[in-house]
Amino acid sequence: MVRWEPDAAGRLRKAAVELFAERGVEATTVAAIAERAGVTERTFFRYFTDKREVLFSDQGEFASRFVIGVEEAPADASPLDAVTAGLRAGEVLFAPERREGARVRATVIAANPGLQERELWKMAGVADRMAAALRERGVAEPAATIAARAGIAVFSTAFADWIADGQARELPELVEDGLRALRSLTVA
Amino acid sequence: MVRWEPDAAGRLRKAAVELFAERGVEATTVAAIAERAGVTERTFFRYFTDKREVLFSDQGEFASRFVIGVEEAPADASPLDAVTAGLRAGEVLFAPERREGARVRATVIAANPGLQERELWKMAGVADRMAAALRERGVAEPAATIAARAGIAVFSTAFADWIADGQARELPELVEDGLRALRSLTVA
DNA sequence: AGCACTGATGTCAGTAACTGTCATCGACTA
DNA sequence: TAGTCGATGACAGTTACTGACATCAGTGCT
Repeated sequence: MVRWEPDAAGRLRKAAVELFAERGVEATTVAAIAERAGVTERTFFRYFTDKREVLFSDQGEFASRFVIGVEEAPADASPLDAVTAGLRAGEVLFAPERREGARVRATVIAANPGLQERELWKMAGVADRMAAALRERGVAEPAATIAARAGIAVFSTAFADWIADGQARELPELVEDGLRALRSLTVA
Repeated sequence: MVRWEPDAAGRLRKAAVELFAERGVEATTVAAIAERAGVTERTFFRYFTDKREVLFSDQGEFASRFVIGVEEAPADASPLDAVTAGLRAGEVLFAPERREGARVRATVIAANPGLQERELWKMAGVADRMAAALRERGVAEPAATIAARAGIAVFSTAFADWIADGQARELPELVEDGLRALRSLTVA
């Protein structure tokens, strides 16, 4: 006999996305999320530091891949090539079948400034870690930070395209487009 | 006989920075800020949408300069040159005598994740407007968005250097460094 | 002078996000 | 079988933020 249903965090995440999409973030109270997940409000805050975090706390995996991709790039790769390796390592998590879910989540975020802030903060954290990995490789500042941030800019832009209405192309291709655009910035 | 002291918003801003620096953001209630400014809490929220905004609501000027700088760049300037013009137009607001104040403000922000989020969100807004200005100039996507974001990355990095301990060089020089690093990303 | 009107502010009650503290009770362990 | 542990509930408290209405010095009009 189990005392509680397992995976309270997962149930809370699911309930939150559903309710945010149904009635909006502001109109959804933490108490309502908790109720749908079958726990109390207090338990929500044991799993997530705040209401917004429920949409982001499962993204550590993809952030780590970005960083590991940079770390494991060939030693003689240029900064931009190392960043590119990071993006390649991360984008594999976004297979075609995940696109629809990503779209729902992005729609929710697009409708709420607070969630946009959190997303930017998370991506900035990834960029910081990538910059640190570049420094480990011997890249000097400010090149390391700028390379990392430019890489994140490319990824974010590609990701937004990927989940845009009527977009048929897949993420790796769109990231390639972005990298091309970044490279051609300095030659045009 | 004036009914109220003038410039309530300014007094609130000043009180907020002081209190945030003295005891931290979390330990400072809006009621305390309002009291030091000689108004009620309700009045605080008439001027600022939320507690964090009090540190950012006077930044519209500098954001606009960035955008206008892009708009007014020579028609034949490359995307990156137009962005560079934007940065040049914006950085003039950060004269040497402003450095100390910027340092205090940055220290406060660095100590509080919520304020970092808001800062990132504001800068993202500037990047969006710069990207729109680039599109006006005929720059296609995703180049416009990536150029704008890379430019903001350069500026933010330079700004952080500018207010770092022991930094003697001035902002324009540091922005130049960043632009050089960005340009050499694609050639190395 | 008298008077309506405006706009910045105060007052007050209410909601909801978050926090600290202690109680509960199946499951595991000695 | 007793004791401990860990996830959860219960509950009170603080504070950010909002809506509705009251106040009243100044302004312009008659």
